[in-house]
Amino acid sequence: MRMSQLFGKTSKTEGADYKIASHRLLTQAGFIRESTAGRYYLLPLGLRVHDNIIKVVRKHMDAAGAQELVMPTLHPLELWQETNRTTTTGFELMKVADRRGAEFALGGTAEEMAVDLVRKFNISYKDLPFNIYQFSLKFRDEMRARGGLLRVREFVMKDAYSFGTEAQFKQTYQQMWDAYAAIFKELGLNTDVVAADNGYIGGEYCHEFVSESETGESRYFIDPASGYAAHEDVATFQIENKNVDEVLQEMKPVEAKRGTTMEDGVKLHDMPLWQQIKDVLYFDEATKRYVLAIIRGDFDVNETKLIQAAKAYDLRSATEEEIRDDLGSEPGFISPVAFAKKGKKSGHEVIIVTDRSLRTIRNAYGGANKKDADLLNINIDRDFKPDVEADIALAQPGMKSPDGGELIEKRGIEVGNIFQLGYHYSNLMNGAEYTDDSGKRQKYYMGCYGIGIGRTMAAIVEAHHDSKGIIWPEAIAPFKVYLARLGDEPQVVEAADNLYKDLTQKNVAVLYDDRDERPGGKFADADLMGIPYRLVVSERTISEDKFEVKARQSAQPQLVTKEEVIEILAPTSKGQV
RNA sequence: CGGGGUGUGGCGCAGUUGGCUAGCGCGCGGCGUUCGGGACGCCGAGGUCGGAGGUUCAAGUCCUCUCACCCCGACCA
Repeated sequence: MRMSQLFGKTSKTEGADYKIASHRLLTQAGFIRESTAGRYYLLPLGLRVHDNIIKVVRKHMDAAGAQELVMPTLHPLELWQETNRTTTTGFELMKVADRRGAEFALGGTAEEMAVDLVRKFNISYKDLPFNIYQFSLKFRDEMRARGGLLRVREFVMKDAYSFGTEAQFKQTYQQMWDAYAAIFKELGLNTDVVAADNGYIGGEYCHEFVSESETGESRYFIDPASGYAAHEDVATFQIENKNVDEVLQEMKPVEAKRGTTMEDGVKLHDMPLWQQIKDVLYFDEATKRYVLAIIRGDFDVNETKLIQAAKAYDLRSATEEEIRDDLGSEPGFISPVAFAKKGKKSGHEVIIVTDRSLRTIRNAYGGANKKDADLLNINIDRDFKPDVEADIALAQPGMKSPDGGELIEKRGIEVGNIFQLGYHYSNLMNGAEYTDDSGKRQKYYMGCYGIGIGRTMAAIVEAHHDSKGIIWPEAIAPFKVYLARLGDEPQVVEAADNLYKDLTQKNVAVLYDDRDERPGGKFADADLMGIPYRLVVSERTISEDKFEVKARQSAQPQLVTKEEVIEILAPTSKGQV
């Protein structure tokens, strides 16, 4: 490609709104351009990188036995209704109607479509397992797009869906895990694989592939000693027993003129924070129930875990009015002891979820559902009974991992995800069945696997750049070589043109800078665009009948002959004729 | 959706308490001198001041509404 003809320009000035390195660099170097928030033009340079990433992903997916296909972008809305996802997705579903009024969802993920496709065939156990995937534009009406390509409203995702038996699934999941590890390694990303929450996708477990980065939105914990890694949503930790040997004391009400914070309680009673009971009241809009979370005072509630434990969907904090008028308690003085079973006015049911940490303390203290009144010596089972007992605590840095090491907090960009779906979709969708070896109909055991291509591109830039610009790993660079022609003397032009032709004929992707620019500008652009190798042709080099080569990251250029250039950039492997 | 902020040529900005043909730097076009880490001179093109309505003799500047975008939070590949 001749740079004089390349559409898209580099820019010397930085956009003021670009807070994130990848956003700024990709824009400045002419790879992307914003349309509106969260929607981007991929310019020729950007598309080349995007395509290269797709090639790497495809190679490893195919090697893992997955098969590529393409699904429609407009999904019949009935399919989403079949799985109740018109209301429960984490992202806003975008809808369109055709001229007859038939409604479609703009695809944001395609589990229903995959199942619908598969059930159109007569599948036998002999066909299992199989894994189908596509690269396609996904639409998500994100509440807030941000960070350039990191979080957008339209993006290409590789999404794969596996179908098989429960017994087969373990291997499929592992194959995808391994394929992902190989993909991100080839793309130059070091990823941590962390256990995470399935969220609206459904299923029981999943893993995120996270590229460590300060700009990332995922918070997770690792135990370097054991390799334990889990997203903050699901991270668990060991809890030490406190005063479990203490004799149970009689519960007694006391006056408590205090503020409403945990600290106020600690001060008033002069007792440790851990012995206080923390009560947090939520309301689930989906099931119209109150959820009272009870936890040891030195821990915080993890809402994701709470949602799982309470089988809730859409938790919000209860309002002061609800606490007082509907449930007859008092903000800051809530207690599980004799807590209302139902809202007086609303009739909404209350369920009490206690954290396992309550088993590590005795004779706890806390509110009494009345203003300025506390209870001492509260004990689980004797004084109140939980409806659900679970781990609903939020992990914090420094806590003890399940394997005994210390939890270290990290931040990263979630570039890929693998989900176990189990029977989630085959239970919800009719006919998601195959015929087993005894002729009986059986439900599919499924998984799904996503990689955001554009986000991966941004993550690579986040991981590979310096003060001058991007440093693309060779596997995905838009061009392998940047060829600068300095000067326009006929012999320089001829030498540069010839080198460009020769390399191109050997299938080396060359960006030939034939512009009438000064050397400084050309070098700055080459660095900004991050092309792995830089070649220079000038009077100085051709006077010695040589060319200058420099890798993007090395400081020292080398003067070499044309044969050496070709050997470096288009090596002929031994044995090849 | 909640909180904070910004909208003036492609990019970065200035524009005082309302006042004349709306400026500056970069970039862009032409000519000339230059040419190994973003040169210089001269000439030139390019702006419904986000949009609508209002106040006023007069609005980029004041008022109302609205839209877009950015940052922080709830959500994700």
